[in-house]
Amino acid sequence: MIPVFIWAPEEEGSWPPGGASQWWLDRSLAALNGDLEKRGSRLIIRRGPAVETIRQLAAESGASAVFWNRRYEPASIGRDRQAKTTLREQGIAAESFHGNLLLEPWTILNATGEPFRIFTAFWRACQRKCAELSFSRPISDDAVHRLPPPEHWPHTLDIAELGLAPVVAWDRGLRETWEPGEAGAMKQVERFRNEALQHYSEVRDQPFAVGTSRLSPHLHFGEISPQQLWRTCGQDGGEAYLRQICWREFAYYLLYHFPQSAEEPLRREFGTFPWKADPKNFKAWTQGKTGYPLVDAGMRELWHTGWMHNRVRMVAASFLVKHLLIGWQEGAAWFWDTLVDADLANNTLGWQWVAGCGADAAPYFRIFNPVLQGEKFDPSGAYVRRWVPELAGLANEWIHKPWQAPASAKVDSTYPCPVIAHEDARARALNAFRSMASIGR
DNA sequence: TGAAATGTTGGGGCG
DNA sequence: ACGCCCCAACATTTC
Repeated sequence: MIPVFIWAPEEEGSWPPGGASQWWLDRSLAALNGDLEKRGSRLIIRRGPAVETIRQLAAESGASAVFWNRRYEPASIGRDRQAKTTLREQGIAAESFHGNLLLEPWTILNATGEPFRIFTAFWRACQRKCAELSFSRPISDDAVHRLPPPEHWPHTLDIAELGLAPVVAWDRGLRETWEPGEAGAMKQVERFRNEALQHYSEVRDQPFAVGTSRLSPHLHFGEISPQQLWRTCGQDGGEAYLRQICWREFAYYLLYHFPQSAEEPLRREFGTFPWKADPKNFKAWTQGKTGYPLVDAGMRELWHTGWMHNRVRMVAASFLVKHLLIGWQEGAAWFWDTLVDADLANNTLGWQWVAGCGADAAPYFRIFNPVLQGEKFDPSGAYVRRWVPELAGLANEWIHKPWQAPASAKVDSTYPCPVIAHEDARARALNAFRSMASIGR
């Protein structure tokens, strides 16, 4: 048996893995190779093109079969199909498997045979179907104590030759925050199940608490499967978490059924929306210098750790789209490059949801108030103080609206004033979005 | 998986 | 005792 990884970023359409993803992949491959070596095996690494490379490798090693887990991104589907055809033409068995999702997207449709567009309806269908299926346990560690090596190991690249690791050392925060690989995923699951799952529905929205699973990058890279989580996280209060897992399913489901949605708004009338070109404010947003503490804390957490708490993602994304009127695709591209959990399906759903142009999306008039969101979900200001040190000395009363603080308050003068007043931005957004509401629906 | 504006209710102060 | 006003608290509606 020869475990293989082929690096072919140019085959990912418009979405080759970004900087943070490449950082994770570098570490994850190293971890996987280490795990395999403990079992008398190792990972063989090649550079794409993927189909030709796997055909070549199968031929030179005399393989009789090639197996892999299916992927669902538009660019991956065609490649999977082509790989099967090519290998089978050579007399090599080729099979792909269902490992990255709970349910295959083509197996769930509504009563009229159409894809669901409303999450709650989709969620109910998932619950029904998953209850019927009852996922089996993964093969135990003991059972794969040793993997049979081939007679001759084929040539392999060194992981470093893929050039995934940062050239300049910008990754300190990522290294301090994450442990890529299956062992890291299992630790995170244990931590989540022991410390957070029970109070998940109350704590998951508090960005300073470690109340969420923090499994998104592990899920994205296949270091843990949603089926494992479904089996082990459903009990006492875990249903709220399974619901979040199904948001991930819904994202893949929508991208499968609407493959254009990574690039284009699902609701056509948004195609002509007059988004602003505003490089100055876009830069302020990326750097966490909008003057709104919760937004800035989130954007800085993202830059430092490659991750942002989900509640803050919604607020920060909403700020870009609704306060600044900058197109969701620009935000999606920034997240794509900076998130270690950058995932085409999830990123697309999240941004289309925020912009109001996706399936079951936020209505145009739902505009987060970054001050109120801060006061509601970070009442102690601990999250803001952690990521915006300029405000660390500020009292709770002003921590989410430092521009209103009295002159005597301790605000570092380098912290910017709001790039736009909330009331003005809200009025402007309502005007701009209102016309969208009447069309379509 | 909002927020703001507007409407309603009911207790208490007061003439 | 009664009506009136005020306004917080809650509910509804509108964006």
